[in-house]
Amino acid sequence: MGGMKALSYSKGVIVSQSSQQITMQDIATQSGVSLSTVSRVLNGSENVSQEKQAAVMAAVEALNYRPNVFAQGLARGASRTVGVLTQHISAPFFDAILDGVLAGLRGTGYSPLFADGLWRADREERSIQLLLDRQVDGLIVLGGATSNCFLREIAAQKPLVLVGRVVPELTHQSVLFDDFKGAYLATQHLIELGHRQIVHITGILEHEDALLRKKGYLQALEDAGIPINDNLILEGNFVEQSGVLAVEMLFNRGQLFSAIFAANDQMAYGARLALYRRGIRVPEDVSLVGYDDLVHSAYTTPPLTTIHQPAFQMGEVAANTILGLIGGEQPEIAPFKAELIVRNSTARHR
Amino acid sequence: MGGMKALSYSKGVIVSQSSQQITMQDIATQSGVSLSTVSRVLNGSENVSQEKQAAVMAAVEALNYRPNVFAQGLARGASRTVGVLTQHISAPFFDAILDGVLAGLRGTGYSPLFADGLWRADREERSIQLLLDRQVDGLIVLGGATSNCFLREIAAQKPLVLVGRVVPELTHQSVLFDDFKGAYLATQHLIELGHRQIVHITGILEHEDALLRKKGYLQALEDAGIPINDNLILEGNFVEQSGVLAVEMLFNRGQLFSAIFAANDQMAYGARLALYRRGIRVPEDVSLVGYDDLVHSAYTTPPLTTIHQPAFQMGEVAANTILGLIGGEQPEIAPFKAELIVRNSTARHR
DNA sequence: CTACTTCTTGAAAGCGCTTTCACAGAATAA
DNA sequence: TTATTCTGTGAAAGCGCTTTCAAGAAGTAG
Repeated sequence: MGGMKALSYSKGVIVSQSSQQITMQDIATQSGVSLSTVSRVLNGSENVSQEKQAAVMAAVEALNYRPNVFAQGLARGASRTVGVLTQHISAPFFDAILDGVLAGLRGTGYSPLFADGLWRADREERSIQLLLDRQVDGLIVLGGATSNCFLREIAAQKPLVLVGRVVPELTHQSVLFDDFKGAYLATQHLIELGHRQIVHITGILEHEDALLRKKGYLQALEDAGIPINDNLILEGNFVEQSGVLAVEMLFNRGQLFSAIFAANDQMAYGARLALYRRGIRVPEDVSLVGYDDLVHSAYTTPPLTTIHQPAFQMGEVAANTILGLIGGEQPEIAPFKAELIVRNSTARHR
Repeated sequence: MGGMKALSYSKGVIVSQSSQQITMQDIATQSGVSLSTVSRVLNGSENVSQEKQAAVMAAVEALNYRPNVFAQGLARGASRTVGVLTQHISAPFFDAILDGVLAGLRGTGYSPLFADGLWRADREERSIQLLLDRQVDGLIVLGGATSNCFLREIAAQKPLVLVGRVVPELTHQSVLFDDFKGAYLATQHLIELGHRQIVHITGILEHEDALLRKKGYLQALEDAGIPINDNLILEGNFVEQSGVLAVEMLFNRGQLFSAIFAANDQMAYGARLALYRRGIRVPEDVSLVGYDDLVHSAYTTPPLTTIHQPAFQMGEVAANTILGLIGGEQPEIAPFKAELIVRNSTARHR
């Protein structure tokens, strides 16, 4: 029996033509064993005789049986799914992390479920709720604006891994950047090149990372004995346009400067454009440093000096950690360090 | 009854503390009606008296009941989920489309499920199978390398929308770019500026879009009476590095040219870098045109002349179409047209 | 040869929800 | 008044799978 469900073969993938799904019962009758035995060989959960095992596998093959994940999920109470909250599906840096997460999940039997938060606490919480509703077995949250309190509660009921987000009680399950150190390195690099009037275009200062980068910048100046000039610090919002605005502002004010450290590459691109429009050369007239080392930064003119963070690996680590957490292990996350990538947008101050 | 499941309230979102899920049965007993009645009010499927309706809603509220999607999916045979196959989670242009898809799905009760194909037929088919296994109600496929035959089979059993991918029988359910026209426009633009030696860096020529763009380029030349020079046509692979390689190649061969049309922006960036390294100015010495109008292209130095495609809207349309298809409607997709965006990377030939 | 494990197996009880069925009671028609 | 149609409702039967339980077969020990 069971042969009444029409099949068609194509490139090795067999597709059931009738929308009628093939169930375990079908393969049970087809191979002459009980439902439970089929389940056992499929899950390798218990001993099953060689012959029956073979019979079942043959039937599975022949009928191209595919388990119904809903039924499995319902029966098991687990979904083999991990929720991933990103902020914006096309935010370059986060995408690189996502890539790593995908890679880390590949072949583990777990699939990712995405949702985006758009950096807004309410949307983020709604998205997380949505993921939870879909019975994810664990949750990876990239950055974001939700309250620590909310995240703590989530962590209390589900395996949770945070990426680039500091929540005091949850640091052991967080993949962290060293934003302070990175910004320090960037600024220090400019100082070593002889720059004194160093502009900093910050990120959105409500975000922890933007704040830390600013602190790194300030600390580097202080350590070099360079007085802080508030006129050189402009608040941006992490997207290109705010970089051009910042530079425009500087010119409008008649502010002198010889170098710019932008809190991310995208704003550095914007700054670059504003300088270009004014006919100011990089790095001859002004040195420029970004942050994130987006793929694109190696191809700007000139290629951008920036701070590299191993986004892909961080994603992988996040994936591995969440799997470990789901499996009941204690997480153990080695810290990632920021690294200065010197390209051609910085030069000695003349 | 039902009150024994501990709850905690936080910012309006109520989170069950015990991992014990609250089920419909809980709210049924809590509100003193039967399971079926609860289902009815939750789904609004049949008439229920005002009082019971209120009682149920109150209980739902009080216990913060959240339906179990697996149980729902199993019982309904539908998942309220649409699968989205993209090629690479961090491919800029596809991401913009994804963004549109997300926006189109938002608030419809349907959630997206992503998978990536990495432009390889085998991975793509595996990913599609994975989405199918997860019982998606419909499928949106962005580009890709799977056989037409495979896609036709999928279309036969599930609602399917193709984006940027031509399959003869399925054009009515495809969101299409006009690659030919776009490339024609780009090339024509260069010709009008007086260029004659126009390089074309193609995409991967196994891809339909790359082929069409090349055809558009050729046609524009032909229409202008400019002889085709095969030495000016180099095959790239859609990523930055292939753009630099192409230009390097040109120089190594001592090939003369005054303009470059790259089959996408990323390769144009690469070409730009190679020119920069040689000290060749854009657009004074060489004009450069890309394709896709990535966000970034407005911020390159100089800002890149390119072909714009309304990626976001296309994503939205794809989402709406798949929802319509799931609802049994006949799809009706208006064609999108490519548009030339003239920025500063092109100038009159001297 | 009996008594006690150990294997292998099928039956059956859920998992949480939707939906059909049947049945009161109310409303309408005759 | 009686016959007929609605309406609102609960019981119960699945959806396809996992897992517990119990039992027969088989192996080991005394």
